Amino acid sequence: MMELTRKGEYAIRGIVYLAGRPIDKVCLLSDIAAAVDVPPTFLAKIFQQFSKMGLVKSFRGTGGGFMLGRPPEKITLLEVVEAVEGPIIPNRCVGTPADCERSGTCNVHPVWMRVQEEVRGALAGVTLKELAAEE
Amino acid sequence: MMELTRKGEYAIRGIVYLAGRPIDKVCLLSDIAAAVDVPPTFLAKIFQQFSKMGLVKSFRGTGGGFMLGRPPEKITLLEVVEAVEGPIIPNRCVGTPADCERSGTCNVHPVWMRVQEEVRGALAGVTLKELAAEE
DNA sequence: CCTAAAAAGATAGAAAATGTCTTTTTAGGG
DNA sequence: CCCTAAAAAGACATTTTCTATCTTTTTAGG
Repeated sequence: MMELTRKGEYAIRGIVYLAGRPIDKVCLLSDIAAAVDVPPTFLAKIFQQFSKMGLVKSFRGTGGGFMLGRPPEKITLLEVVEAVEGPIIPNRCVGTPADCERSGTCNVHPVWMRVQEEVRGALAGVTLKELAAEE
Repeated sequence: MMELTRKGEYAIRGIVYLAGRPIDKVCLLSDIAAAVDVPPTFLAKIFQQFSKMGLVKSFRGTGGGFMLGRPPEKITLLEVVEAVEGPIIPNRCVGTPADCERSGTCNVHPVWMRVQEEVRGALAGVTLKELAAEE
């Protein structure tokens, strides 16, 4: 339960790798894919999502590629994960309270709220800078 | 991401309902299913898993049905969820470290460990007694 | 223009989720 | 010893999600 998909894992690998590269140079998608061992076409989709969220900047055409959209200390793991997996929702009723007919009397609801907070907190507390750090 | 499946939700509904019934009486599966609005055949599978884990006791034949396997204050939400969804594993590498080739140097690994702890803790802190309480 | 690279969209196979149906086992009661 | 009630077990079917891949289009440099 609660398992990250391949997509999420690839996304993290890819952007952490990018965060470990010289910050002012564009990286070829094909190079990133090779370095982190992810199918290039799949990683392309992932980086397109990153680009839409502003986590990376993309440049098309000759000499194009990708750069981080912000300094790595300003990007959290939570943002990365949610960019490709969608919001962290341990149970339907947490996302759309209307779904939870029982929400008035449901004793489980607050537990899921709590879980959501804990997970988001843990992921929001880590930045790409920390993740990319060697040592 | 990290969403409980229908199965997990049905499981909780079913066993919480059972925890709210007189503790020494067997409940018909069909009654539980009707009360919590879950397909009876699906709930049957779920309760079979509960039974294997000892969370409920089952009785076959005429007059048969289900009872809680332990007092409701001795059964946690974590047990219920893990009984039907499997262990709480935010990422592959947390479950089987061997899967994580990078585990030696991976800075993400400890984050997933932390997430796992937080989630398990939150769910382990709630019992069926609390969930079944009216009001 | 020609080439390099990302963006966008269509497609496709595999796996998981969500049930359903049938048959089997167990137990009680006449 | 049968008959019926109920859960257990296993096979099957449908839908959705995941995990990609392939093709075409757009953008930009030289």
